[in-house]
Amino acid sequence: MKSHQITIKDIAKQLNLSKSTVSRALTGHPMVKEETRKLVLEFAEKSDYQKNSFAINLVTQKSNLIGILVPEFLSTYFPKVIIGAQNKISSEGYNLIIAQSNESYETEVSNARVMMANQVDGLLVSVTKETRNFEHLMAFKRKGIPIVFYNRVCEDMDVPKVVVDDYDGAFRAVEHLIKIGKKRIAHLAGPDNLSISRRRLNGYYAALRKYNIPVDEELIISYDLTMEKVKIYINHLLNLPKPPDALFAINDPTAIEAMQVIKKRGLRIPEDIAVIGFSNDQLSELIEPSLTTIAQPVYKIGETAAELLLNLIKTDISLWKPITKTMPTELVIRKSTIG
Amino acid sequence: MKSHQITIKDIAKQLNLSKSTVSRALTGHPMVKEETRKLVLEFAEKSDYQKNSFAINLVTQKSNLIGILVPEFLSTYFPKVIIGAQNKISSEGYNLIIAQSNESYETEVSNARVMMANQVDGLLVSVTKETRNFEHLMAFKRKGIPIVFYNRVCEDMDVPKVVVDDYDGAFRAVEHLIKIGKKRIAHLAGPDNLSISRRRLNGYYAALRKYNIPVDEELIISYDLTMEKVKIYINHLLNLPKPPDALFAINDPTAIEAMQVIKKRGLRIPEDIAVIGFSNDQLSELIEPSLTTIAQPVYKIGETAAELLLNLIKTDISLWKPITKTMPTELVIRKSTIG
DNA sequence: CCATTTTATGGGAATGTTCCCATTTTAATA
DNA sequence: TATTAAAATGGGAACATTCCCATAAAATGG
Repeated sequence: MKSHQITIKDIAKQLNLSKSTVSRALTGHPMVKEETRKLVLEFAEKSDYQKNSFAINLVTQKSNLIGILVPEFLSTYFPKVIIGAQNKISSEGYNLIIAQSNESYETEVSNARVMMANQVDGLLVSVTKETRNFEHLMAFKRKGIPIVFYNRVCEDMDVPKVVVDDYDGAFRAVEHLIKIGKKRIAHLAGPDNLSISRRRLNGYYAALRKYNIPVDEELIISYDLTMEKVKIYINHLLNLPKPPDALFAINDPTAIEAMQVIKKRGLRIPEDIAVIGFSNDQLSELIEPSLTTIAQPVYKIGETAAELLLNLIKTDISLWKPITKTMPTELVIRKSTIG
Repeated sequence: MKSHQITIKDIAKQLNLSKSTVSRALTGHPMVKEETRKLVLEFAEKSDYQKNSFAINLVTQKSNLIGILVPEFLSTYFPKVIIGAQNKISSEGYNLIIAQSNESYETEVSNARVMMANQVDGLLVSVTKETRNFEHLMAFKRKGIPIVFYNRVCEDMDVPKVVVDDYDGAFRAVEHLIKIGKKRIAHLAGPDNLSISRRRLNGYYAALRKYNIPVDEELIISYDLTMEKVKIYINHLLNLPKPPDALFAINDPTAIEAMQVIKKRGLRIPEDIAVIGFSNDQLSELIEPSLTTIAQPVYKIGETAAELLLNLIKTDISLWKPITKTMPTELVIRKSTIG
């Protein structure tokens, strides 16, 4: 179906050289006469020679491909991580293959297989909210293919991780709510198999403790991050005999969805109930009122994860160290807490 | 660095078979005794055999990889297209590699090279807003690698394309504005190297013509889709002696940005100026007031493009037909036009 | 029970590179 | 000028698979 591609052998024949020499010229090996190199390079250019990566991969046992597993695509979060990672990676001559699992564990497993089959040289992973079993990822480590987790990590695996300081971010979010005079602060938390949920919840507890505000478990709801549920839980909270006067949501989409419900009930934000999110999605400054949130250095996370991975790729497996990089967060105050 | 992978040869030796037979058993060739097949499959499973795609690719001259070039990642549009394409493609055993160019022509060219180097079996393309030269894409066609354009297409290339009915969508958008009583309808248009800009502009003209509204060229501004410019142009429009009473924006981000400016000037939407966008981004129903817009079947676009591409891959090059699929749009009426 | 067909297996070329180990050419040194 | 070192090139194995052709084994038919 495809037309014949010109090969190193063809060039060699034409120029009366051996394929070894041509290969050397093409790959920039020092042991080639300048004259010969020029000849080969010119001919390659002229004849539109394209290296056959299949053959190169086969002999070098490398794909120059790095895989990235993302749980979803529709918030701006993961695309930004990808851009960050891509920048780092491409500057080192690697390419990125992206697979998104749409928050489905099964799809994630299948995507991991695809990455394995394509023999990626390394893998960046953020798991789905459903993922509780990590066998499909351990397989990579066993095979000597390095993995780096970012954002949603598996704490039990001994591999490098890039996370933000969720605990601290949550702490400062809640502290901010307390400082503006709120007393009954609800928390719409994430599923507790995700470590970010747990860390953010702990930050919430810590802030309450520091300011001597009693914890009311009634105000803490863990949910599975599906938007349909938010409405139910927020209504539940607002229907309590003593409803909350503030809400700290696990992430921005949750906060935004919550705000829709709150507004529909005719409550004022932030006077009746202040709202704070997490991540600083693009949306958060466009909605009305704009959303106070905890910003993360999202591009930087992608870059850092990629950097760690590239290091592993270059390092012998016996020297791999499971470093965890924790990135700082920033409180971005907007109208949803300060009217 | 990596531990030794078990190969077909290893299996053959262990089971006292030839590699031909093992290969046949593994690939499901009919000419293998059931007993032998079972033996091989079991052994492969047990020994955690992984096929070496490099070798397979080399001999079959196929990568099973499909590339997709996207100009950006941060609106929900392209991620949705990708999801649509991925669904179609993976169901046929292909994998997707994604490259985003951040609206940079140079990056697009470089990404195209990467795709070529990775020997994708086909390419889905939506060009950047800067792209005027298509040489980097023609190269694929010359090599016999099929291309399908989606959304932002090159009209001069004889390859299949998937577009939406921009003309019709724009027509209905403007018609809607006219029907709610607007007379001075501005159009913030896209750069005229993009055919979607031209088609949408033509739809705008046609609607005005149909309802006998004189065209005022002062109200039509083409711009390069960088958000910083929107502010300038909207302010310019609003400062006109006879300012517009409605705005049809080339896309939702533009419309949303425009609305920020309009609101800041204390004008009411839609009473003083109605606004309509294009694409039905997720944002458009979350902002205040919610944005009337033209919805596109985005997932479907990705699916359709992928389907066309898969067909080309299976078809001899001599039979390739440059079909253009035009998808319908839908007017979604929200608060920014009907208060 | 032998000839013939069908079914199952083996051998080996081919895919396009890289890279090691010769070998040849050129340059440097005595 | 002969000797040695350095630089440049060539030959061929190796990478893991597929697939064609040949051969062997089993089944079928008269």
